[in-house]
Amino acid sequence: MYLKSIMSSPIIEKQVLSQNSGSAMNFFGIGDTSKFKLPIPPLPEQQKIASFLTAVDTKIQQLTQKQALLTDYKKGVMQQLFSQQLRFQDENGQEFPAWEETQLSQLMSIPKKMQPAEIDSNKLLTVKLHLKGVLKNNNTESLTLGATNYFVRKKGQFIFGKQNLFNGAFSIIPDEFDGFLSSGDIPVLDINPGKMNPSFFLFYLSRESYYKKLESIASGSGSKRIHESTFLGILIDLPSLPEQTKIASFLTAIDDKIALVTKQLHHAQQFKKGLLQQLFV
DNA sequence: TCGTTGGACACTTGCTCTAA
DNA sequence: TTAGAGCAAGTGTCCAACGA
Repeated sequence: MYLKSIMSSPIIEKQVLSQNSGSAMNFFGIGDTSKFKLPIPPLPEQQKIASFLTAVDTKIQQLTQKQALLTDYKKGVMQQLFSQQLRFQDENGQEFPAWEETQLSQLMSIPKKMQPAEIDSNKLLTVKLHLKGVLKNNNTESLTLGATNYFVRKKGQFIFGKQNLFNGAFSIIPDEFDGFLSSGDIPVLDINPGKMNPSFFLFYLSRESYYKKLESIASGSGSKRIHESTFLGILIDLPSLPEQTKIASFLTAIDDKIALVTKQLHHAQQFKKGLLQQLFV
């Protein structure tokens, strides 16, 4: 069946759509499709397909909204938590001790530099900007291995890009990257877990308004860098370890929820894509 | 010798312009 | 209107020179 036999110009089509919602017209999107020849299912089947796709679209819309709401919620809660407007209480309903201004050098240290016996190009790390974390570097073909010194990094270490720390290039090395390598421009620091919860520290630092300010401590006239020793001189407001743990658990739970909704949204989008392909092939 | 530094480089991403 | 080309800016290191 030629589309022009059931559709006219877009303007008329719109009128027909609004007047005859039960006609064959509401099955198609807007556009000049009169030159195409397509198989047209019977009207009841068109209605079933259209209503099913509308339901999928509604679900995608709901998940998108939910994702945005959760992201905004996390941002607001973080602002309140780290400005201490919002405080947790201990198991007995008592206030936690007051936060103390502490220098990072009391909580973290520069580890001994260990060079690998050989440089494995499949074990090089890269730290992405804007809180995208640490990843395996897959772009190593152009590297002249041996020209740059690499050092062995361990899981749980804080890793950052010296030149991009203030652009959100930092993370905690996950288990799967234990023993991987990075250059001196991507250094690591050991966190003393008896004094600071690594997840808490990552959340503390991951406020854009906070890490952007760190540009002021970068040195160098060409490429501005923040050295390990300079970074360790930073003062942070530190709660007690149990409160750090509570804050970290709470924010991690929100992150998990956001990740779940993002996954559901991706699945819904993929489902719709696959469905459209199968329906209209 | 080793750490720091300035600048170079390769690649990616995003924007603008142009031609079909 | 849209696809593709060209360009600029951003990104993530790399590398050689320099100084302690």
